[in-house]
Amino acid sequence: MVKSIPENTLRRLPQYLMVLKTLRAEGNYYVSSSDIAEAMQLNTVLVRKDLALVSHENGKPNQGRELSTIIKDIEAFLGYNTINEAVIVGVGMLGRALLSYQGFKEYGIDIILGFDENAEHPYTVNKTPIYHHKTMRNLIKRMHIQIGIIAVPKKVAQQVCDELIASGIKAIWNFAPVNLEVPREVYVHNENMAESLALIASKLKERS
Amino acid sequence: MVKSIPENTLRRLPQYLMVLKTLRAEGNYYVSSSDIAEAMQLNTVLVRKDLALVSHENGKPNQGRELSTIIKDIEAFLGYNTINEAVIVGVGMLGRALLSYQGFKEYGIDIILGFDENAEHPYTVNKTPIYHHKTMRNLIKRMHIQIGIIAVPKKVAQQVCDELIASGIKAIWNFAPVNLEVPREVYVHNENMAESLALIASKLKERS
DNA sequence: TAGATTGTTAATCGATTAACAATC
DNA sequence: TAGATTGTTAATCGATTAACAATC
Repeated sequence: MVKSIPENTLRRLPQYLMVLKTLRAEGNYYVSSSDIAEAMQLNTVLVRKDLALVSHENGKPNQGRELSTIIKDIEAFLGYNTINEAVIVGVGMLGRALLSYQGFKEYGIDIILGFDENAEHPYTVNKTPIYHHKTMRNLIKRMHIQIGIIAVPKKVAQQVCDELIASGIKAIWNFAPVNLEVPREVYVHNENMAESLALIASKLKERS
Repeated sequence: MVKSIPENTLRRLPQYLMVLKTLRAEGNYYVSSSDIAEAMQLNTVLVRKDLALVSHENGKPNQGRELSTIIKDIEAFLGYNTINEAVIVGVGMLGRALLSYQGFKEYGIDIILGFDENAEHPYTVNKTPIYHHKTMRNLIKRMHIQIGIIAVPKKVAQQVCDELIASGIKAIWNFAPVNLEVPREVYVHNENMAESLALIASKLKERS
């Protein structure tokens, strides 16, 4: 009974979560689909359908949904309860920023190791140990880590990607501005700054 | 004749650009829609339609498109030639990472100022001057800057957002995990790590 | 000429929205 | 009870894909 969920819904879920948590922090116990729809500028039916997909309890007519229940349901659905272990490759400015970000665990991901080609001697960034590149394949394999974060310059991104896959990595979060070539079974999520900038610039032009 | 372009196409454009530039670097002069489609795992017709939306020259049967022409067309469309000025608010780890990233200008954005509440005395990060928060409104107004980047902790994000809008900012690139409330005419683009993680975790689960 | 590739028209698919009966 | 809100079925809308004639 693993319902396959539309990608757009998946994108909205974390946003629902943010809105719902804000409402809860403001002292509310129940929420209606129109409350959420208004905060997020969405259609109420869309909200109801999305929530129906992830929760097993129905909302109550004339009352809405219990905030804490729906929050728990979304978190469970997104896997925020089962922590996935990840490694990061590349500990430059961006890598450090990601390592310093305290909030990832909250989202079900824990960066337990970092690798960098300049790490002649192991060191730590924000308590995460950083090892030399050359130990990467071995360590990832032994620890059965599934998620790899690529935060290296674009020239070496494909190469790092290949190594990660050879080490058994199943999902890649790519911050390098390149189109990585991977086998079908590996999932790549591009954190593409260029894509964001494209959207921003175009909306700005559109509205002026 | 400002064609309104589907958002999905807009998202794909920077990726086309990456693929096309790689091909050019490999010494190619022409590209066919099937080459691109294969590299990006898309349908060839989709590629042709996307490219048709942004280029004014037609492709040539039995030959494809001239690489340099289509690259130029996409770049022009995405506004990479007209540089937009931006400010960044919050110069912590993330803010520094963004300021250190050399590549933004290439994408038509130039972060010309930063603001931080700890900047008692102005300083620079990677040659960008950082001023104290309190001078923000004044400076942004005088310089007619349109894009604001929010890289502050989530508790103060909404407040910073309000100030940016009061200063005349028209587009916001938000890295804080909150749903910002803004007037309709302001465009917000959320760089939502939680959203990315949601997609990654779910794909990982789906495939196991 | 034959073949590869194009752009376009029509068909399909999926996501969003509208309409509405059910119910706390 | 009346009203607000729900979930569901049908309609709409838009994006993707299939089919195909045109052409270098």
